[in-house]
Amino acid sequence: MTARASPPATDLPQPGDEPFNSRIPGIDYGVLDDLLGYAIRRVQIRLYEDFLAALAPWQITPPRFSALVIIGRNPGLKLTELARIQGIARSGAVALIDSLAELGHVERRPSPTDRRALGLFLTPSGEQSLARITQAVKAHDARMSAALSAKETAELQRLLGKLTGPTEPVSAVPTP
Amino acid sequence: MTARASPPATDLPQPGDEPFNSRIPGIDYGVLDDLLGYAIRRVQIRLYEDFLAALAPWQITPPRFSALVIIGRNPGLKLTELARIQGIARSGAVALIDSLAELGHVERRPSPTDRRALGLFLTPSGEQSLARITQAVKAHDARMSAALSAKETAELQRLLGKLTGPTEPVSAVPTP
DNA sequence: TATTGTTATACTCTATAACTATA
DNA sequence: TATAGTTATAGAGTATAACAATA
Repeated sequence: MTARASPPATDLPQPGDEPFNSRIPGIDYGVLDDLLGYAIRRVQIRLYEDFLAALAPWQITPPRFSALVIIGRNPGLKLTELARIQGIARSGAVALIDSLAELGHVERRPSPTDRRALGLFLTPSGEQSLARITQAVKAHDARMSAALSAKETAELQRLLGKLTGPTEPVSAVPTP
Repeated sequence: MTARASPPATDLPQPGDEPFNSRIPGIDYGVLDDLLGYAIRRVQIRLYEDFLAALAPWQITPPRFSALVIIGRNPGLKLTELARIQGIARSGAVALIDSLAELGHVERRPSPTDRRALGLFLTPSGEQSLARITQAVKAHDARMSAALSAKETAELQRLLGKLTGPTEPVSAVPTP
């Protein structure tokens, strides 16, 4: 067998990769620069990348973290309820809970009132891990909004909150 | 073959489904309510859902729309450059351009200076379609921010813009 | 030796649909 | 007849890795 003289010609993203640049110099983004949706997407990509990097030691992804917090604050939650809260199918919630159970953070206990159902609970070690994980997530979140003053951060939260209120669905869709 | 007496017992999301409710009454979201990341995610889910519904007649998704706008404003762009701008692998860009070419919106032309490369261009009908598609996207975007005044929308754009500036990467990752 | 577009392949995430045991 | 959890399966979307043509 021959020793390889040079590293293989890999594709774009490398392990220790630089973060995604959502504003390449020299590129005209046109109307995208005016759309709220694209601004949100730019922020979301950056948040997601940093979250994964910061929480990698715990093997925690955003949906896993959300599930842990929600189970912790609403013990005994049914899997179907968790799926509805997270906006995913029940089959996806099963996989999510499976992964958190393998990590030792969550356990299923039979419901005392409904023999079909299971209640979801944090394990004792899951509670402890969640405390540390939450600290890491808070540090990540603070780092992401470091460019904003406390007042600006509060204002941003207020404006984003107004956007998630109930709105009318798409009424009349024009035909192409 | 027997006629089916009742509709099949389908799972959660139905065709004419109600939009995802990111704040279920009676559920304690704990620290999630304080995190910028979760606020962004709530908004992003709503934006994505409405975008898909509003643009379905054109079979346009967010990445397809971004690609159309960027190609339209930067004609002759190479596929590798588009991939870098969108933050996706080159293989993904090939599939993206394939779909836009099938829709008749984009064409590949050989580069006059580099016989390996292709320049990406909107077709004449692609230009016309993009004009109408852009109107639909703008209407969607305006509907999403209808709860905000013009002043608030501008402030939101300003604050989001500050969040996408360059930041230091994750420096020292704590061990679990 | 590196780059461009492409293809092959796999992995993740999501969904739909069916199954079982209960209600 | 409907619901809770599960499983099987398939479709997007993403990635890595290799390839031929060209630089």
